[in-house]
Amino acid sequence: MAEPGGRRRAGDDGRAGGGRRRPGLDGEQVVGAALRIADADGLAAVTVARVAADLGVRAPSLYNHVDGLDGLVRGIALRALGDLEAALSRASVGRSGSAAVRAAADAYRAYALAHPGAYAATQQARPDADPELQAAAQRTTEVLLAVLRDWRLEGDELIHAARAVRSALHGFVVLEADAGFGLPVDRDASFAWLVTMLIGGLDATRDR
Amino acid sequence: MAEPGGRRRAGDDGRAGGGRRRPGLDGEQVVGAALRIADADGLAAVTVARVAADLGVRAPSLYNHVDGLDGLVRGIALRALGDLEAALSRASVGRSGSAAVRAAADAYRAYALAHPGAYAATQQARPDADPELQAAAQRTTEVLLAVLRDWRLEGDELIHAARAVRSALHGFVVLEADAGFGLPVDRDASFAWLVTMLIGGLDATRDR
DNA sequence: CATCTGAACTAATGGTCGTAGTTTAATTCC
DNA sequence: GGAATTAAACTACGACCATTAGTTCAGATG
Repeated sequence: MAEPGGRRRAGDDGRAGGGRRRPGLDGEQVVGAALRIADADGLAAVTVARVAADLGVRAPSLYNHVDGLDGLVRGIALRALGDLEAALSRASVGRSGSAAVRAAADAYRAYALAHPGAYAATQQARPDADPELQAAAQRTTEVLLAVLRDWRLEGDELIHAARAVRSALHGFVVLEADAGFGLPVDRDASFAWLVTMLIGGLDATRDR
Repeated sequence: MAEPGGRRRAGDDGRAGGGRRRPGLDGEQVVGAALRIADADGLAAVTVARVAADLGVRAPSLYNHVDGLDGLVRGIALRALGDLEAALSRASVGRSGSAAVRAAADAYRAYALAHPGAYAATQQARPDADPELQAAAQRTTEVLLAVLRDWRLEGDELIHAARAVRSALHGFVVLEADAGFGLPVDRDASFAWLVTMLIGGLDATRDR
């Protein structure tokens, strides 16, 4: 088997009549396959070989669409940040004050639980010298800043508060994903408590 | 070069007069070398080959002392958790209330900043079916529980509070280590703000 | 139909972890 | 002191992995 030069059909389901010159793979599909693997089997299961196999293609072929393994996790992270931003926006629109914080926090955790591999990719991808990744992270952060509007914080204090909220949410979902909470105590209740504490802390800074 | 069977002296500096049967390596030294590499060049730089090279030994030799790469990061995590617990205890002893929380939080962050690779190992090591690792994590958690004593929380509420504090601290130091804070705002001040928020949140639950 | 672009291929390199089997040094026992 | 035992380090391999170089051919363009 494996005739030399044997051409495989690798993307002939739908969208074959577009303006593209060839019906094969593209970067979107490759990153999509990697994202599915990451969420199903963990980010560590995302290898060039595995993604290629899932797409019915040899490993080197992926380099035509994606910049190696780093490009793969970068692509996952980019998509994850976009989806997370959208989820946060959806949850917080039309709400204000503590209700907005609560809704955004729940959406944040829900995304991380539903897409553990994608969320992990946002940690692993290095934003140094990657403006696109930085911008995506910035957009996500700005949703959190907007959620804090009612506390009327200004300048650095707003940044401090946003960092605090993000740290708390990030820490919780990471510990939860890594099975870091040993005791058999309801995690939903712990998360609600965390959010209540954050809101209490924000209120405390207001009437200080 | 590299005569077959050439014996290397690999641990003849100091402590050669102990009761050990052989002056070669032992698990402590191997994990110690791995820990140094992790803190200096990142946890990803910890490979069996690299640790062996640093010890002046061939890679397979390490398997006499440590259970492969997983054993290496497990060993690092174990030592990190012990050191972290000690640092937290040292910082919080003799203090109470918000002063104790502040001191413990500062010690937590200081450890993570001083030992980024070791701290990362505590995330990567999987505690499933590893009672020793679970116990070490539990001991660290108990210091945090003790720090919260003055808030007189009971039962699940104490667990919720401890998880919240740990999540916040963990999230902050992870984001800080991954260069996750984009904007040029003083990180020390942000951390102090986070701790103030946590204390405010704890107080809010007391007079609720 | 001829040309050309580029997507996928084969082949090869160098890195990783881990195992099997061997050699030999150090210790212990007689 | 010499023999037996223990175990630490070795060489040699195998199975992956990512990545690069060079080749082939399918499909679109003129």
